[in-house]
Amino acid sequence: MLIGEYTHKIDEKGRVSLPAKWRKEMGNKIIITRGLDNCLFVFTSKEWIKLSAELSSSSWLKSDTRAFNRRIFGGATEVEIDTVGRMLLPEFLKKEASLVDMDKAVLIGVDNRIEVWNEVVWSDYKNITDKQADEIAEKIGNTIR
Amino acid sequence: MLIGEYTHKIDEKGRVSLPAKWRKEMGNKIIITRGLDNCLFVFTSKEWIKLSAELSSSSWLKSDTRAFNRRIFGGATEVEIDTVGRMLLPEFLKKEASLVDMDKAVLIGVDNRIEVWNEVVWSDYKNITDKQADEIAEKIGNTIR
DNA sequence: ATATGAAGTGGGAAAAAGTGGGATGAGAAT
DNA sequence: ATTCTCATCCCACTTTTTCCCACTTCATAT
Repeated sequence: MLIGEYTHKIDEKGRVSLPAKWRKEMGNKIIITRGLDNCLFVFTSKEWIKLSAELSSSSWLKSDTRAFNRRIFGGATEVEIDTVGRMLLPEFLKKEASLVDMDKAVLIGVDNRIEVWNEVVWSDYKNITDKQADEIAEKIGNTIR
Repeated sequence: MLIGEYTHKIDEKGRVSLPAKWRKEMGNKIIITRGLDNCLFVFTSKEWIKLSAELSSSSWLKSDTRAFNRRIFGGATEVEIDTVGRMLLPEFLKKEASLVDMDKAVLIGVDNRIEVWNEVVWSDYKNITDKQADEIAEKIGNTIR
């Protein structure tokens, strides 16, 4: 399970260290794709296969699924982890997550995926959702335990 | 069951001693997460597994659950208890609970979890809720027993 | 009152994680 | 064919984290 929050450097070559704690779980080939809410999603090959199976089960006859699948599949890239545990963010994906010219990225472990965020976008997002956290917690509190 | 209130030092490395009375129950691997009301929650691995299972079954396509899962998973860390019974608070979690630059933390045992509070925030919280305790009891009394 | 032990605190050395940058080789352009 | 550019691989340095040992303080019992 991927959990935690880390702020790592994006070096001049676009490389970002994976937190050591996640390396074993991620293996040495990962899939990076466009995420939701202006971040990138990073999956293990295994999780990606599961996810893409779910997505491809929805009908391409619906324009919504077409758009969504184009986003996810079209944005996906397979990336190798180098010998010291870094992934290379492709330029076009950096654009998707407002990471161009940034020298830092925030990495969030969310269960079965890693999310990559622009530092400012992430802290804004947290501020907004923090205010809603109690409400959401109350809502969810009605359904779990 | 975890009960009681303790004030312990946060040393320069971010370490906090667990009260000896709780050590057996907590085991030597715990999960620390962002809690509610500006404190941290500390769970045993067992409790965490129950909690995270509930959450990971929710859909990543809904923005509410995305936000909540980011909060809980992203705000969580597995921490080992060292040989003398201390846990290490990660910097990013100290920020979440207003514990940066504090040299003390208040530890509260609440049934199945430990809560970690900033001293001042905790005493303010107590003051406010003390006054409301009667009303809150009435309200809760409507739903339990 | 003193001794004994457990709990809590402090800090140094070794190991691991994170970062920077150069060498090598493939492919493109001239 | 030669040169140039870019990406990949590899090595080295720096910082952070982890592990271990030692000291202090508090409580209990003799």
